[in-house]
Amino acid sequence: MSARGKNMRAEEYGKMGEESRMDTVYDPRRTESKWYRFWEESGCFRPADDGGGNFSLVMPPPNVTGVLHLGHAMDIALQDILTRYHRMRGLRALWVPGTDHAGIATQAKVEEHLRGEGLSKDDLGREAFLSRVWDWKEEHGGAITAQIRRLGASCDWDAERFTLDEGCSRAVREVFVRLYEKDLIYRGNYIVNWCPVCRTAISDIEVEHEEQEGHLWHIRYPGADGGDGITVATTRPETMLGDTAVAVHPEDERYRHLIGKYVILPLTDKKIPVIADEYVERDFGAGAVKITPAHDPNDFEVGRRHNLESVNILNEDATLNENGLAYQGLDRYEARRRVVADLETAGLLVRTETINHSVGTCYRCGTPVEPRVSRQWFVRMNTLAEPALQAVRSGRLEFVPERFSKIYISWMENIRDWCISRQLWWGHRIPVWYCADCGAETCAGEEPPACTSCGGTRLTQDPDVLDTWFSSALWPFSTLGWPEETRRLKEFYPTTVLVTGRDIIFFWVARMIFMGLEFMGDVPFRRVMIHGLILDAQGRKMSKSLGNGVDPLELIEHYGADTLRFTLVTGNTPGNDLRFHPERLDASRNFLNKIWNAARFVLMNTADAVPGETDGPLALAERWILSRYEDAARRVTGAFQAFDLGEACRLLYEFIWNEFCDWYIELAKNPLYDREQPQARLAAQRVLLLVLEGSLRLLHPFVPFITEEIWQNLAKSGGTLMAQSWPAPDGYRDEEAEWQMSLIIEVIRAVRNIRADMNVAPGRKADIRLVVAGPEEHAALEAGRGYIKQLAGGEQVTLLTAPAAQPPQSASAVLTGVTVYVPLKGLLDLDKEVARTRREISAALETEARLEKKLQNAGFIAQAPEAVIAGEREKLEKNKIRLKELRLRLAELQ
RNA sequence: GGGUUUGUAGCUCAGUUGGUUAGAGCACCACGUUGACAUCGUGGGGGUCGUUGGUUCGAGUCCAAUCAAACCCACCA
Repeated sequence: MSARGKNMRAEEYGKMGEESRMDTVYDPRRTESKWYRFWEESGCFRPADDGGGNFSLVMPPPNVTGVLHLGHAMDIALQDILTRYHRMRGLRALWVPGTDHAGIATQAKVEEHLRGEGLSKDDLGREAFLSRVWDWKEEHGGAITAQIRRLGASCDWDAERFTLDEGCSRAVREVFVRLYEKDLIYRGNYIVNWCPVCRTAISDIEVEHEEQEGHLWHIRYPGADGGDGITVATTRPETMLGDTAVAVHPEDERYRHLIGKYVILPLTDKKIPVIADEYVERDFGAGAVKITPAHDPNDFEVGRRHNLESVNILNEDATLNENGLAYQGLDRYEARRRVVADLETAGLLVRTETINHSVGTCYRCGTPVEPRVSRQWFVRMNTLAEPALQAVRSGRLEFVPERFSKIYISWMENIRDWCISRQLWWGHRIPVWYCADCGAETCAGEEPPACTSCGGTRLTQDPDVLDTWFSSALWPFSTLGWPEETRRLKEFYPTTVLVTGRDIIFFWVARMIFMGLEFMGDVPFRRVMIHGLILDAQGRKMSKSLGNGVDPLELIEHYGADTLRFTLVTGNTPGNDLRFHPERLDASRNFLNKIWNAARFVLMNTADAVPGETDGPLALAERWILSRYEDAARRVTGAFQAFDLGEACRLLYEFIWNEFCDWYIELAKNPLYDREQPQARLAAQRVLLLVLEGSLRLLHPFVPFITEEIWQNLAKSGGTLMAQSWPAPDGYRDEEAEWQMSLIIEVIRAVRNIRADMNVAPGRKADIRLVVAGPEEHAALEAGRGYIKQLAGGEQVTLLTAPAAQPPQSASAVLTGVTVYVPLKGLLDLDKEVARTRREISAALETEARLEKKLQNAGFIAQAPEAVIAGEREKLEKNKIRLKELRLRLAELQ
């Protein structure tokens, strides 16, 4: 036959030009883009018109101008596997792709680019700058989606969205207005985390804390009455210029007499009060704290409790402003050095300690953030958090693995208001207008024609934009058409599952949950499948600065997307990080090549097969592989249900390689090559086709390209493998066949072992004699005689009953229920044989002792389940028989 | 300070509700061009399951303590 002749479908599709052949080595480059186009053009990625239910998920939108990294690749692979699986299960599957405008990241990139031209964003002005960003987006925005396609993602590209597109923008404004009207959004002067490099406020979770070595300066603030005053300790001495009090603990005896008195703020001529507040830790530092309400979150709270003035000393770029007095215009660190020096000169620096402390840094640029009071917009979290907690506590929304719900709950319980305004231009502009006449603010979904208070028309819109995560939080419903009540929204919300990395549980998952509950009245997804991060071979995070990142596209070039997918999913346990070892790619590629060649074998040997059922009287090997196939299919399906995709992969690997290829294909050669027995040959052909086909379906979600390519070569039924049903084999389980085959496999291995041990040339046929213990073994080996002969290199295989004369000059292996003899005149190494027999006897004696001890244990007999006890008894019996055989054997050898 | 995860063969990891003699891949050694596959086949060596206690008839598996590594959260200046 020719694989070529079977290749009509591939030939028909498009003008692929070259003929698809089945070479001995699978070449992904030849197939992958072809099949992706085929799927996409034939509409397979859109949900079917009807089906047994709906399945939906939204893709975590990658940065629109970003490039794919391995973490994305794994994330996309997992989602695609789930989508393809559910589609094959007959559900209408919708996977919504999209990209994120990524406010800070994208704006920073464009600004950097502009700097190359010697321009700043302010040179251009807001509108011109934004149009540059849009140009940038158009130019670089296609890369990531093209890369997602390379991976084989079966998402519905017709449903693709962008967080800044018209629909998403409308949803954002609608949500803002509704929250504003419910007083869940407010504006105020509060202390926020300020990044002096990004020049914007960032939210609490955008601050990364890292341990750094720093100093703790102890500074004496002299008493206003000429007394010694009080000594405070600080890690940021320059902020003293904004101090408006010194706080001590109310019950601290050391300082009680100072409470209510004033001290002089050094380097200034200000007098500031000593106040009492329980926030002060008596045991830390000097036990007294300088209070800088404008530049420390705790001090901010203290300041509010005590009605202290708040003095902002910093500009947006962290240089000191006019409140910095003599230090005005200096960078914060330079100001720090000068302040310390001047304090020392003034004799007010008591001492300097070196300490490790945690410093908040900007998650984007790594710059230490500066707490700073400024006017920002916030989302009031308490009322929104409550239902979001309830949904997870009650199990309406499940985390997989479950432990992540704990992390979520503890975060949500301690949540603080969310600072959502950003001093950027690229993003959703805050839909609030201020009236120049009366000062009132108007919040509206569209630009209001006039001030709602005074009717004035001199309105200016708030210059700030929203945190990128604000629009991402709406993703599960904004992408489905909200605020319109679209059909998609009705059919596919709530989504079935969300797949994402554990690093964005707070940033994204939590926020989608409360937004979904608030605006849709239901959770955004029933389940969240959390996966870990990809680490390098040393277990470090992959990062640009370490230069240890691996480019998935390069890997796809070399190995193909299937290999990459398989590598990223096998050995991936839910929720745990995955170390990436490039060698594992070879293992995956080898597996795919194995599948490829198994398929080639089946194709070559089934060209003349008459299609039909496999239900005739089947030989043992056929009964066995069908039984194993059913078992594998069931277990793979079970693993899917548990979201344990790594396990599903492993099961398939083992079944296909160790059972189907290593044993069944070998066993099938017998009937296939024997033209004298057309019935047996046909049965083997049909079983080969059935198991191959079923395996392709089971594998398809993991490795879609190679399975489609093989499927098309099989030219089975019409259409694509994608649209086939998920296998649910039933009625093939056959315990007798499984037991019999396992005995036969044991015998074959024993003979091979002997041959290797005694250096019997591979070409030399052996005379295999089997002494069986009982009728069951006899029946099994009778059925397997041909298999043994074939796979153990037997000249002939003779079955003997127990007491029969033992062949002279033989090597032997004593198994349970059967003793294998291989007469080896001249080749037998008697000493080796004796030594091995002795070793086996002592092992069997140990087993006997262990089993007897166990069975004599009263507790075991009383407590263990019947089945376990019976099992142990049987083992002991078998071991006794085996021991007897071994002893006979030894006696005969000597 | 609180929390989570991990510790099983040289390396990477499986090990489901406690029940044979703890498995696989890679690496290693020996042999092999039998008409799917050398990206392969056959055989082999290699582990007192981090440590110490406890529960149990029975523990890699459950409990406690302890050591080590990684990560997350937290307002001690």
